[in-house]
Amino acid sequence: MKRKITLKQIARELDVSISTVSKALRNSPEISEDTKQKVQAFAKLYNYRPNNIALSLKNRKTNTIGIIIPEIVHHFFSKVIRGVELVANKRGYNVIIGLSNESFSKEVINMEMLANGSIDGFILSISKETLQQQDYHHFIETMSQGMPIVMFDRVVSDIKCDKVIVDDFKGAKNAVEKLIKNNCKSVALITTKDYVSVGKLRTQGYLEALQDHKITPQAELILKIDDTMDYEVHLDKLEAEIEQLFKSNQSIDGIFAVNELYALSAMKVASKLGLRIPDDIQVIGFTDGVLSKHSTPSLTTVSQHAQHMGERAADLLIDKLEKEFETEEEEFQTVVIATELVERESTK
Amino acid sequence: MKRKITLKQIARELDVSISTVSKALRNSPEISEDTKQKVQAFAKLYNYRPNNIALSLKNRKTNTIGIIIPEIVHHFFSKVIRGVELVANKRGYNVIIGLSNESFSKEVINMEMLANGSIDGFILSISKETLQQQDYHHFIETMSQGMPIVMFDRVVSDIKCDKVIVDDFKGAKNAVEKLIKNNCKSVALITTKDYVSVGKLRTQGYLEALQDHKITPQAELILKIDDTMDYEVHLDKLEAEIEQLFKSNQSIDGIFAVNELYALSAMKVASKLGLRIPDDIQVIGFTDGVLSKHSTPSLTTVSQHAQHMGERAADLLIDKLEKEFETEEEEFQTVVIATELVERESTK
DNA sequence: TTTTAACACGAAAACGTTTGCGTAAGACTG
DNA sequence: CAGTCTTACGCAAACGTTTTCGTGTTAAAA
Repeated sequence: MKRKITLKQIARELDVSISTVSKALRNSPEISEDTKQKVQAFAKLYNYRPNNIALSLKNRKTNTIGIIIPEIVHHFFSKVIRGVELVANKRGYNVIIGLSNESFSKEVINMEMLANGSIDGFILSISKETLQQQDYHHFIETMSQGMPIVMFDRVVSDIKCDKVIVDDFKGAKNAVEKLIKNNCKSVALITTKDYVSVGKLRTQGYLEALQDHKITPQAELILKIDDTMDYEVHLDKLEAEIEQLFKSNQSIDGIFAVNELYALSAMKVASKLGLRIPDDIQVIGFTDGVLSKHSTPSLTTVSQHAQHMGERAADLLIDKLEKEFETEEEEFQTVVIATELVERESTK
Repeated sequence: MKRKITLKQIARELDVSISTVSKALRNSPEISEDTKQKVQAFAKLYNYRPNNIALSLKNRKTNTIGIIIPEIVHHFFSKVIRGVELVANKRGYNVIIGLSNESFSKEVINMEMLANGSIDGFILSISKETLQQQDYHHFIETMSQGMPIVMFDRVVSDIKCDKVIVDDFKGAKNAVEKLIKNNCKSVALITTKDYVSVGKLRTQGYLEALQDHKITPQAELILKIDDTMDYEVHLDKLEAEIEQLFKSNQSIDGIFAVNELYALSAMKVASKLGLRIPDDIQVIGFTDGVLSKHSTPSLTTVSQHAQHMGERAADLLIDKLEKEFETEEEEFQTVVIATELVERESTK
C-alpha cells in the first residue's frame, strides 16, 4: 500500500535537505530559483500535500472544531450542523461530530475523546439526561483546560461560556398573541416537562401572552408531555393524551405546541374529532422542520433559523480561537437569534 | 490560558524522565511499584490524557473516518451518519464530516482537506454534479495513496472500491408490483433524470414490473423531473408538472415516485384535483423519511434502512483499515441492503 | 590580497508520544 | 572477591512539519 509522499522522501530523491524542500515549497527567498523550480516541480508531480497531523502537532492547533449534539436525525440539529460547517470551512476549519444520543455518559465520553488534542474547541447542545442530572463537570473541566465551548439552543446559565440561543420566550409569546388576535378564546399549550430549558421558556411566553391580554391561564389547558419516551415510537400515546385534552376542554379553539410533532399530532387528532383547521381550531408549532411545510394543512410555525444559529456559533468559536491576546477577563457573549412566525394554513 | 498537561511536565515535576512516566502510566514491568504509584497518582490528579494528535503522528493512524455527503439536512443522509457514528464509536473511531453540497468542487476540496492525514479512510456518497461530470479522478487519486473508500447509495461502477447500496431495482419493482396487484391499471412513474444512478435503477424496476405483468410502458406516464433545481424552493413548479401529468392522463390510478417529495406532491395535487387516496389513486414513494410517516394520508414507501447502510459501511471500512496483511489482490465487496415495503394509508 | 557581505543551503530543535536499548547500582553466585 | 544477573531507570529515535541559526562558498569592496 502506497503512502503519501513526505518532505523527507522528496529531499532524499532530490539530494537536498528537508529544510531546503520545505523552504522551497513555501517560496522562501533563502532558496535559489533553480532549486525552487526543481523542488516544486517534483512536489507537484507527486502531488505533495503537507501532513495535517504533523502540522497540528507542531502548531498546537488542529483547525478542527467539535460538535456534540444529542441527535443528528433531527431537522433542527442537522441544519445547525450545516451552518457550522459552512462558516467553518470558509474559515479553514474542519468539523468533527459526536452524538450524545441524549445520554449523559455518551456526552462525557465523546467530549473526552475529542478534547485530547483532536479539536480546538466545542460547539454543543446539552443532552436531556445531562439537563436532568444537572451534572456539568465535564463542561467545566474542558474549559478549565483551555478549550473554549459555545453552547447553542439547550444551554444552562450555570456555565459561563459563549452561547447562541433562540428567543424562545418571545417567539412563544408572539405565537400565542397571534392566536389571540385571530380571535381564539381558549388557547391550549402542549409542552414538555420543565427541565428542558427551551420548553420552560416557551411555556413562560405562553403564560405572559395570556396575561397581557387579561386572560387567566387555566391549568387544564396545559398539557405537559413526558418527552423522555421516544415519541416517534409511542406516537399513539402522544395522540391519546392530546385527544384527552380536547375531549375534556371542548372550548379549545387554539393550540400552541412547543415542537413540530406535538403540533402535527394535535392537528391529526383535531381532524379525527371532526374539527376543521383553521376554522374551528388554529394551530401553531415551534421549529423549522420539514413536516410543517409539507403537512396538510401546512403548519404555521415559529421558525428558529437553525442554520443561522450554527453560523453564529461557529463564528463565535473561531473568533475566540483566533483572538491573539486573550483578555485576562474572559468575556462571554450570548447571542440571541430572533424567531420568525412563518404563517401557513393552520392559522387564519 | 491553561494547556493540557503533558508527559514532559509530569516528568519535570516528579524529577524522572519522560520515558519513565510513559512506562509507568502504561504499567510497564520495567518500572518499580513505588514510581508507578507516584506517577499514576500525579497523572490522575492532573487528569492526564495522552494527546491524540501526537499518537496519530506516531502511529500513522488517526482512528478517525471521514464522511463526505452531498447534504446533511436530509433524513436519509443523517440516518446514515448516525449508523456510521454508532459503529465507529463502538470500535474506537471518530467521525469527521464534510459536505459537498452536491457540488463537484466542494467535494474535491473537502476530500483533499481530509485526506492529508486527518483521517484513515472515507465513507461517501457522490454529489450530483460529480455524477453529471463523470469526473472521478479525486476518488482514484485518494485510493492510489492508500486511503480506502467505501461508497454508499450513489455509486459508480467505474470505481473499484467497497460499496453499500440499496437494491433500488428490486425495491422499485416490488412497489410497482404491489400497485398492480392492488388493481391499478395505469401506473405512472415520477422519477429523476437518468444520470442519478439510483433514479435510473428505480426506473428500470418500474419498467420490468410492468413488463412482467404484460403491461406496455407508456412514455407519457413517465415524468422525469430535472432535479438540479432546488425543489424545496420550486415546489410550485414541481406540482405544476405533476398536475400536467394527471390532466393529460386521466386514467392514472397508481403512482410510483422515486422519492418522498415527489410522492407527497403527487398526493397533494391529486387531492386538489378531487381524487381520493387510496380509493381513486394509490401512491408509493421511495425513502424512509419523516414526511411519509406523518403525512395525511400517510405514505406507503420503500424503506432503504439508511441507518443500517451506515453501519455496514462503517464496518466495511474499519475491517479494511484493521486488516493486518493486505492481500496483494485487493478484494472489494458490494453489500446490497434489502429494501422493505412499509405499507401505510396511501395504498389499499 | 585581505576583509566583508550576500547567498544558498543544512543542522537541529520543537510539538507529544512510545519503545528498543543501554547502563548504573545493587544483589547474587561460585 | 570477581563475575553475572536483576532491577529500575534514562537516552534517543521516530512520526512529518516549520523555523531559527549556523556555515561554507563566492563575489564585491577596500
